[in-house]
Amino acid sequence: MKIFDELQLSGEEEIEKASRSLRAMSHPLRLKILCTLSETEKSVQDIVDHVGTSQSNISQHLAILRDKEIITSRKDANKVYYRLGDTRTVGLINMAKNVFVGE
Amino acid sequence: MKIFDELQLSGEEEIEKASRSLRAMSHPLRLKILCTLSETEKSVQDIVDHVGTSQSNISQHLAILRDKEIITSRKDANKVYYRLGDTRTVGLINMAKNVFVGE
DNA sequence: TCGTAAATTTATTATTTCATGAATTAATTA
DNA sequence: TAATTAATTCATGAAATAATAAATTTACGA
Repeated sequence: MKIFDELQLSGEEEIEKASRSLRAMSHPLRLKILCTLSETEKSVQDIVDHVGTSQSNISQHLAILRDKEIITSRKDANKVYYRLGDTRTVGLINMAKNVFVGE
Repeated sequence: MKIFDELQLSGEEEIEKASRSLRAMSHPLRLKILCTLSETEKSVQDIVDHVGTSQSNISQHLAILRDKEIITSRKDANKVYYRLGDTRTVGLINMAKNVFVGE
């Protein structure tokens, strides 16, 4: 089916890019962070409270997601607030849930 | 928004499951394999020809995808044929492309 | 049965990833 | 200015991944 072919990943760069992004969101803590951010933007400390583990650890995971531009940050005074770079990310997670987790 | 909350990943197990599956499909070679299998089922050798790298390497990646039930296999005489476990996987990949790779 | 092709498995090595804890930077408040 | 809070960075060691090559299994055909 030609139409489907057109839509698919082609070319080394596209594969690599998608692969890196998927890999970035595939870590359990990072997936939790993304779920947490789906509601509203949150400060690092808010995320720590919601997700668990140390602030240092969260900060490193945030850096990975930020680097892939899956989330963006904004600094307000003392705090740094994170939000999803693209709200469709939530849709992607839900779709993954339906395909892989759902029964 | 309650409706959205309901749809999201909740509970440690769901997070872990989705995370493992996403991680499994996030490797460039495995993403290529999934793209290749979106058209039609293929033998291991077919996949090797389409994707590149050694048969041994492909076999190991297939095992990872098989283990997570992202693909299934069928043995016919001498050969083993692989196909997608859930055709919605293609949709998921396309969505990832749209969100992460964009145009 | 012997040899061969297809696929998987195993072992090895190199690389990457992750969590932890200490050190650092930046902004705030006492 | 000193002390405190928020966040990031850096260094370390342990664990997980991935590619290569060699060994093994399975089924087929001469």
